[in-house]
Amino acid sequence: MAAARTVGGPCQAWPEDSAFIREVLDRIGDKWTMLIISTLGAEAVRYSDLQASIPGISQRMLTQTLKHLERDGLLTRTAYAEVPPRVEYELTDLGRSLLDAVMAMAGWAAAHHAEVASNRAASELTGIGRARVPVSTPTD
Amino acid sequence: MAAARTVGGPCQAWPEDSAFIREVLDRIGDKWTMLIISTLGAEAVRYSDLQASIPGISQRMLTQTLKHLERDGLLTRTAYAEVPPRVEYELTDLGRSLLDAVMAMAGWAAAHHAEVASNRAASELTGIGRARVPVSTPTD
DNA sequence: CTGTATCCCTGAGGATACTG
DNA sequence: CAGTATCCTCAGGGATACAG
Repeated sequence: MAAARTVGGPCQAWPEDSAFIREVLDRIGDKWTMLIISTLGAEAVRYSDLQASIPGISQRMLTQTLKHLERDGLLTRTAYAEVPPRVEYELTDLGRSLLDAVMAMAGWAAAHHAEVASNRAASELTGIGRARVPVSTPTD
Repeated sequence: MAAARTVGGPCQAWPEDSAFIREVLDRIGDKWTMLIISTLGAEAVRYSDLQASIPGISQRMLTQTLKHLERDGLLTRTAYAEVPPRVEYELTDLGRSLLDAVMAMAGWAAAHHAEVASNRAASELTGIGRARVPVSTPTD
């Protein structure tokens, strides 16, 4: 279902369904969700491995994002009452279904990130898409 | 090429390619990018129509996001020197390729948002995924 | 109509310290 | 090991006013 009605007729995107996009954005659009989902993949991964696999994530963010994902039924948390505490996280079927879309995103990124970078560099030269770069000294 | 490339046995995610995910996240993970891309669809849309189609977006954010997308070569900006100024934005091929992934995300959201909401509601009752919600039941 | 420039505020999220 | 609790920064982004 990846290839929706892309090109063809006057198929502008969904009119009012944009709320769905907003929802999924609020859910997976944060800094770490997609990363965690893709890192989880199909395996059960424990907390520390997760932390090690995602460089730069803080415990706070890892825990928080995991809780959000668990709350939404995208993954399950399994705590083993052992001497060295072990907790494993694993995607649910629902989570795995999202993994597909995430992988599509990641696939796009892997396939086109160079092109994007190239375009951006070219734009710098032509001065196309410069946002608000302070060209002159701001009013001091 | 949308699928993974370094997938060997199980479909655990990409080891070091997570940088790509971070990149695409930084690009489309902001509040409005996916919305603009999906709203653009396959048609050329003018600024005011874009603004009308995306409730809640400010001119600042619309302009800024459009510039970012233009800079990255995801869309083109065409200004018509007419009496009432008209500017149209249209996805490039690159942008349309991303549109596929965005639609996949949106499709997932449309298909599962109810399930997610249901899970979340259930978690509230079982007390599963409560992050730091100021719960008003201290006496448990 | 299509932006640009400012002010300002909220909250995502990093750093750090502590607990079971 | 697997979190929890606090503090604090910084930048995303809304509101508003102005300009071409």
